[in-house]
Amino acid sequence: MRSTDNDRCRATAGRPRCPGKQAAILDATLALLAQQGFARMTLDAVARAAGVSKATIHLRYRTKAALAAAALGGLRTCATPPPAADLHTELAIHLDDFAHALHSNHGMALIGTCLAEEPHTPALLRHFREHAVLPRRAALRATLERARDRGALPACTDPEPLVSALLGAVSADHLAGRAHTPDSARATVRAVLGLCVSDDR
Amino acid sequence: MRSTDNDRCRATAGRPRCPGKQAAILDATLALLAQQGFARMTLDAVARAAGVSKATIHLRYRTKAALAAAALGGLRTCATPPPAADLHTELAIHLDDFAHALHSNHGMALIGTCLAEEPHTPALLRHFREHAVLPRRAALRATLERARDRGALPACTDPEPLVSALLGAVSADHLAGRAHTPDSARATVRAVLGLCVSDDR
Amino acid sequence: MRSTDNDRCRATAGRPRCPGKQAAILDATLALLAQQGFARMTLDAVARAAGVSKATIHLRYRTKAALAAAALGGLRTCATPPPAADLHTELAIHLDDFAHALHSNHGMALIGTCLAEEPHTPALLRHFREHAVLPRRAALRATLERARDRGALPACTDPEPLVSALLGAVSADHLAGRAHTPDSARATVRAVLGLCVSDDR
Amino acid sequence: MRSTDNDRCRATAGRPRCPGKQAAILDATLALLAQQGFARMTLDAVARAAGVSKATIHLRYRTKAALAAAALGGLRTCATPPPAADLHTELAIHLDDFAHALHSNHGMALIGTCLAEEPHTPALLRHFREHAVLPRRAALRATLERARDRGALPACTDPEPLVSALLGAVSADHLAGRAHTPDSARATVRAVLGLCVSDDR
DNA sequence: AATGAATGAGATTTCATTCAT
DNA sequence: GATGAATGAAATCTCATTCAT
Repeated sequence: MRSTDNDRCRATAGRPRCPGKQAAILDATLALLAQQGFARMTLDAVARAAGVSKATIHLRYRTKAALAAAALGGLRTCATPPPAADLHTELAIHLDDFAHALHSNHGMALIGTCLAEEPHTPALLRHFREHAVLPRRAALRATLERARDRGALPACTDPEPLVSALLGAVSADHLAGRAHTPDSARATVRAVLGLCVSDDR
Repeated sequence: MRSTDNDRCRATAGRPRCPGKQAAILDATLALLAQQGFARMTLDAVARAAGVSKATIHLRYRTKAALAAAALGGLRTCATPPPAADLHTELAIHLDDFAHALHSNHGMALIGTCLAEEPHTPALLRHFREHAVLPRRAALRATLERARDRGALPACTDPEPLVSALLGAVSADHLAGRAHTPDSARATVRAVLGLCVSDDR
Repeated sequence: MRSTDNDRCRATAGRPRCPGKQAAILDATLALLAQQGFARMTLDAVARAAGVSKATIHLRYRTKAALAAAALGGLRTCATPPPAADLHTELAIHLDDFAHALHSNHGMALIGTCLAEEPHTPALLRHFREHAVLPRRAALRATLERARDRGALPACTDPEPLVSALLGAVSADHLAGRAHTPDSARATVRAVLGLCVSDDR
Repeated sequence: MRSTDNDRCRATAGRPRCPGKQAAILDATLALLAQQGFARMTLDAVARAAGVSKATIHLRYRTKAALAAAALGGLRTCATPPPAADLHTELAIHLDDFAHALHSNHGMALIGTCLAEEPHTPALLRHFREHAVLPRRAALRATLERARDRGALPACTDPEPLVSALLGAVSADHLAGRAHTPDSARATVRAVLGLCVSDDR
């Protein structure tokens, strides 16, 4: 009898819950969380967007924080293993996909909310990390490891710092106000992999 | 060397501003902005921390957003040109300094707030970018350009993507929950500069 | 004579409204509006007088202006058709009733608030006009028209200016600091109807 | 050693006050009082409009109420004895002038403010009555008395109720939303004087 | 005298949460 | 389970007034 999140209410007996409402609530929450941030998002707005009453939300999630955490837990970062190609292209596709996620639907603001709320509600960053950050890193790491195993990268390559550098460069560009383009993605890959790494294979 | 008009003439009419209050207000604002985020920061708390009344704050900054923007505008990212050393060490010192800024005083949460508020109050990110992000990037870029000019980096090196990769890696590590250490800084530098770049000079 | 659908079906879902609160809110608003004027009336005072929380008021009326307008809309000027008598007496009763409304419960101050707020919140005067001014005028006009039709007033009499003169005289007296008495009401009627109009019928 | 208003500060010794400022303050006060009402008028706005500082206002008038009362005390209702003509025309000119005063510069709202504030600040209505209401009534009464003395009105005519009816009709029309026109002024006079009073002389 | 600075005391409005059907 | 009603606890911003030159 364990609970994944102790503020998440469980329904066990009695009338079953209207099934579509759960998803509507979480979708609305995620959208508003990104658009307005955690603090500015109101339960009234979530209820309106989801087409339910506020009390219904509280029936499922005891607090606003629990609701937000659950919504982040519902994130599904498509692992999107990019179709094979040479390594540079493969990595650039990864970065383009990441940049797209950042710019569509206020993805960068969503990251910002999780970071901003960390001192107050660390569960947000925890869920975001587990469901969005780490899966994406894993996909990118797998690509790098495959490349290393087939000799396209030096055998001594440690993939984690490379993952951080590649993905971090995209968000650092956003923070600096530098627009992301397919060309900039390739430039990032080139800068990180270094000129000595041959572009083929 | 005397005043052209009248030395006894006060610079401005009326009661002079209580000195130090301006700084106290901005300092308190910045601290609370980082600790609690823009939305959760209250003017009451700022006033209490700064030792002034709320009305005094409003006298100088018409709105909460203006206050926050001014506080961010007061950020002074010390350019900290690290003392000379071999390039890897020089860059690692840069990254350590950046990591220190991120972890002390909730620097990462401060970035998060600016990102989270961007859809609603873009001035925050704008000021943060100008006064914190770009100065740090400039310092790091200067280091890279000096290295390129003395031959420690290939002549064709484009510094901007390298800056993004190096600084971005630090924040990406934080986002992924990877602790920063002096060793991890060196690993990041090694990964980004590549093995082909000699570690000396 | 049964319900078409289902008698057990509640009229509306959710918790039913606490009965009487609506009336308590509007009554308190009207009283405070008259006593203190729109600008000086506070929602706190209304809530206290009505025995509800401020938020409950805001639940029903989005803004203070909407609340005040609704309260004025609830005014019910009893048409008070005075019992038959000779015309002079009938009109004097009208004026006495109007004077009573002006002096009891700060009626004159209520008019003043509506006039004072007109540049800023014209809805107040609009509602007051529709629910208090025009009904009273209509009642008085009806009296005059009946008198004209039975020959107690010349056939060519235009009732509207007479209505304005009769009612206006009462408020003009108040503005001038002249106390209203039954005698002064008769004097007003006599002055307006003129000596040539016989006092009987 | 009497003071006309005990909140009005008197300057007796020391540096004389800048003379033009007094008038600027009172003019600005009167204009804002009419435009916004007493409660909504802010001393900041008065100070800005008058080109002085708030503290300067408080130097002369201890409270906001004293300032408003003083401004109303400065009202000068031009007695405007209308040029001779037949009585109906003479009175209609009076009414037109009054209506003009009501509609220009928010005169009706100014009356409203004085009435609305009467429970809280009776000095406003008192000053307004003395400096605006009574002078106008006196001018109109004089006209009526002259007419009575020359036989254009019955010898037994009591002028006060007529004054109230004539002036009151104009404000009652405003309250009812009836526009004032020169024609409506004549209709009012005709209604009040009655058909039996000949229109000539 | 005149003025800019400073402030205490609110006022309106918002919102997460609980209640009563 | 679902919902509308109700509310306590703020939060931002305003303003008349006083203070220190």
